[in-house]
Amino acid sequence: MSSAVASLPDRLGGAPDGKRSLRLWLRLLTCSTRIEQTVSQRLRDEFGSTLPRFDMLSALDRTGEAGLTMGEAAGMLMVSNGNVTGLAARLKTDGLIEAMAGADRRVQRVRLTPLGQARFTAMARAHERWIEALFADLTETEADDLTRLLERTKRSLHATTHEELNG
Amino acid sequence: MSSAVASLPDRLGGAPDGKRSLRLWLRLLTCSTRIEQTVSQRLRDEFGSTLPRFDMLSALDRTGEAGLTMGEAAGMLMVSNGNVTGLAARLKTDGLIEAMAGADRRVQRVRLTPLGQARFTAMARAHERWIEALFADLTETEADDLTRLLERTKRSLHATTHEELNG
DNA sequence: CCAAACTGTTTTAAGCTTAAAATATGTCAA
DNA sequence: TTGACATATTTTAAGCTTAAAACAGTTTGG
Repeated sequence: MSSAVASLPDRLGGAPDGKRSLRLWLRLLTCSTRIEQTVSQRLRDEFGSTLPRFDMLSALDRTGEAGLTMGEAAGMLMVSNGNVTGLAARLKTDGLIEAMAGADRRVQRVRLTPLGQARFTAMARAHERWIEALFADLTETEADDLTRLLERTKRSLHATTHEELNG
Repeated sequence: MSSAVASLPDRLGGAPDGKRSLRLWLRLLTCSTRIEQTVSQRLRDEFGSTLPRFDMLSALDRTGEAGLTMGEAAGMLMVSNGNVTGLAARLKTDGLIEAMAGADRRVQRVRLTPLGQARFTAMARAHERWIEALFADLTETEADDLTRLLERTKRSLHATTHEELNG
């Protein structure tokens, strides 16, 4: 194991050091991975779907009739444009989303079909229950504290993270 | 894996537990995804490697001469056995890990080569710096609180999550 | 002994993901 | 007008990931 504690800008008096941060990151990752695996498996078993598909439907559910362009969808899902192309193709094949014609012929805009809306609503209901159950052991105070600290973390990341996806 | 980036209402004063949990989960996921993307990109740019490869080398670094079986590695990395098979094959091709002979011929045990050890040490040093920088805006107290709450969360997940990977 | 059950791993088929290159369309200035 | 640049998306090649089936080696009860 490496034991280097780098010489970083130490402006903040009690900022976490390397080992502490590593430990924090590992915990964060473990929780995230566990939840994703659980949700993924249940979407598969109970709905024959996947997390990326669910995410795409979820994004489209929020924008309703107006739908989303490929680029907008990629931004919301935090994935590459190419990724969304494939995802949309599969959802179209399944009849869950449909293309919309528009003026700019470069732009590919899609929205939920009635079937897609129905399927998503059913999945979203179950999804909310699963997530609630996973966090059930936390008290309300703990959950709120955690949410607040993660918001702080998000802002910390933002300082060092403004890179783009796509090339 | 990935998951939705939802836009829930900002004020959740008397919101039901489901919405609160959903919001918590989305924050957790956003942080996790951001960090993964940042680290992944840097491993790629600066070392021509990937996160799964780094994770595998890291697991092997911890066990030293003794190495790991495919199954042990899969458990540590929280991925399927089949996944580790492919990962190990690529790392072998790169000369970073090597097979070890053993009594039970079903078991495939691997360990770092000197080259693999050297490469991992270099990556680990950089990795630790990156992670430290990403969390740099948190105070020591905040980082400790967050770590503790994530540990509590992990235990909460454990109550509802004892499913197996692999079939 | 030896067949059945068990254990560890690999293979397979499908989907997800990305970066980079390619394609298609739109805009704008000379 | 038109050619250069800009924008939106798709394609491509490679790698990651999983579940399920297949394979290989070990153990065990008769």
